Amino acid sequence: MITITLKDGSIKTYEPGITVLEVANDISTGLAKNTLAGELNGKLVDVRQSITEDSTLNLLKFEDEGGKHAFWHTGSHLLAQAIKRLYPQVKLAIGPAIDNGFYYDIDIDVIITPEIMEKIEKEMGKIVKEGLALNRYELSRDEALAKVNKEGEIYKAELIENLPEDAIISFYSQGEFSDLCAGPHIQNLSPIKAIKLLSLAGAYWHGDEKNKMLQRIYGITFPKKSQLEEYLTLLEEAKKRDHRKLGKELDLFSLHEEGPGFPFFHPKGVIVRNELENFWRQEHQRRGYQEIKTPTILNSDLWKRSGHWDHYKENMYFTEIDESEYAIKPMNCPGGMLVYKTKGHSYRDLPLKMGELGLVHRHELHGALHGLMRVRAFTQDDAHIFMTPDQIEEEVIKVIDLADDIYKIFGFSYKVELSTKPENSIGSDEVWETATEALRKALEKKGIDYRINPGDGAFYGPKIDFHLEDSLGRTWQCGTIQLDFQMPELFDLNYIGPDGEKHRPVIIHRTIFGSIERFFGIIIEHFAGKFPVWLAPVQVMIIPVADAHHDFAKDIAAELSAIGIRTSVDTRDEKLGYRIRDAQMQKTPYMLVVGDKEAAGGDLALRVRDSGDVSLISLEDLKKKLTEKIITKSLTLD
RNA sequence: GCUGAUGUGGCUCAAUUGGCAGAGCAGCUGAUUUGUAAUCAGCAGGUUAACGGUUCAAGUCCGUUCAUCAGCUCCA
Repeated sequence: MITITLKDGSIKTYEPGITVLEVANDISTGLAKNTLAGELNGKLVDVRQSITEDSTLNLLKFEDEGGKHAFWHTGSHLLAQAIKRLYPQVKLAIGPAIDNGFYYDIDIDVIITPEIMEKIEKEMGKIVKEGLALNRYELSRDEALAKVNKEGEIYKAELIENLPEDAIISFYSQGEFSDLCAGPHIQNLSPIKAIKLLSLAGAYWHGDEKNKMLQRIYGITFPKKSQLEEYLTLLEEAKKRDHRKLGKELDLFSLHEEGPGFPFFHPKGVIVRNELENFWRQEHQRRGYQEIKTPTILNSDLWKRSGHWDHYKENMYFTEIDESEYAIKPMNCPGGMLVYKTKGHSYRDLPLKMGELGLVHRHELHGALHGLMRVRAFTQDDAHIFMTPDQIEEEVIKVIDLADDIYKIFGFSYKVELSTKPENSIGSDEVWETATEALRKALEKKGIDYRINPGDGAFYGPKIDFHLEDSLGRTWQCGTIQLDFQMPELFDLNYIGPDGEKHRPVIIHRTIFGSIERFFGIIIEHFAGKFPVWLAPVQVMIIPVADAHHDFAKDIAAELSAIGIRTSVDTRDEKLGYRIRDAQMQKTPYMLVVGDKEAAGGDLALRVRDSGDVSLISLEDLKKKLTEKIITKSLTLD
């Protein structure tokens, strides 16, 4: 007999070889029905998996990540089955579950149109009605290859050939359809009650642009119709938050054909940017950073020396001055190196922290451009920390803390990644190993969960990245901490140690916002345009009831402006309701309606953006309230 | 860069099978003087992304380029 420890801590004994599903069934038939996959000793497994030794088992439902995963993976098989029924000539590539649904990459001689997608969706519905059960079976490598070759599934054949020697090769079948798949899958197609094919895109086989472009169909399925409706509503909501749309509506920035990827910031957008930058400066000064500015255009020799010429050239813009070649900076570091070298340094100066809000230009592929999130010119909130090797861990931790402090102000959650040595890199493996280990140690010391992103480091060193999420659930890299042993060598940087000898410093390159532009885009979506008071371009809109109250309104505005509150008066000859609506749609945090009562010395009628509530408040109390909200960078208006 | 889609006043969108480019909002002018999410009237605004082609006639069909969107690739 074996013992199985369940999630609630209860322990059950069974014959060895019992399956996950049988365990679920033993507990209750209802649970068995809702069990989509299992987590056996921490590993995601199929419900058909048999258990042969003492184990811990978690039964996963749709509410669990692993359960969703199995459900959607089966969705992708259903999609493939439907396509195969309609177009038997199709060649299937891969069809995984993703965070929100699934996709299948297919190679087919017809161009999939929205009409065809509808047809496929209908076919999927029909197949579900057949109530097919899924079966798992294993084949030897030779048998598997023979099977897929017979079917003409060239992509599957390639997948099998690339599987490791000892891999178990499993297939899942449902009715006439079967697919190479590691699983897990759900038991039966009937729980799929709602199906939606969402979008269509091209995707290279193996993600390599040298390979054939396949057609990728994205879809999602749910056990309940209402869940699909909710999901579609969520997508609509997310679209409303799109920073490109809000940027236009709130008059923050614009993009023009004349400068693809080069955003134009309007007066209101510049206010927000400036607030972000002021906040940044304040937080950095407080932590001993100094600020520098380095030029945008620098001689090519510098870029050759820094390694950018060899490792970053395809992303750089060039120009010529007096017959010499110059480059427009894609990064701030080489300029920072030159500043460091302008004088000698003692170990007593270290760590030396030099920040720079530097405008960099990078040639991004035109298909990659995306609003403010992905541009060709952006301001990095850069800083270089020059330090002794034994200061590394402490300084990395300080940067992690700084990032956390800054993200907290906005109420962001984030994910952390550790990126290791890329192919196109400089420096020895030993140095890379030391640097990567230092970053890992810092993360572990802070107890931060992180994911390894192999081969994604900068060409000069490994990095820790902070990823923030946008309204559509896409994540964007913002902060980054990069450890660099190369630039100090290349630029022959040194400091005089306590021993009176020259030593090599180590550098941390780091950003918190990453790019002011991207961060701006993310906060627009994060707040849905409803900025907290400290960031709002107009903090108070004063709306006089009639012309007779204009002077009084302007007096109040002057009082508020005098203490630094961004105040406007809407003197347009429109009805009150119209101007309130306008201020509301501009997402102005506070509105003051002033008329006879206020002019006669009464309290002010304050309307709050989020609640629409109106309350009376004296001018003095209002000043106090607003000042407090602004200084504390409060996320609420109340 | 690749695959697919899209491109009409500042914005959102109309315009049968090719047949006089139109509306709402925003803007301007006037009337109205308003108490918490849209007052009324008038005016103005377009080489239909650009260039080329087919046609008696092109927003509409064809070609090229550009930009945008969804992905891929890449990345802050």
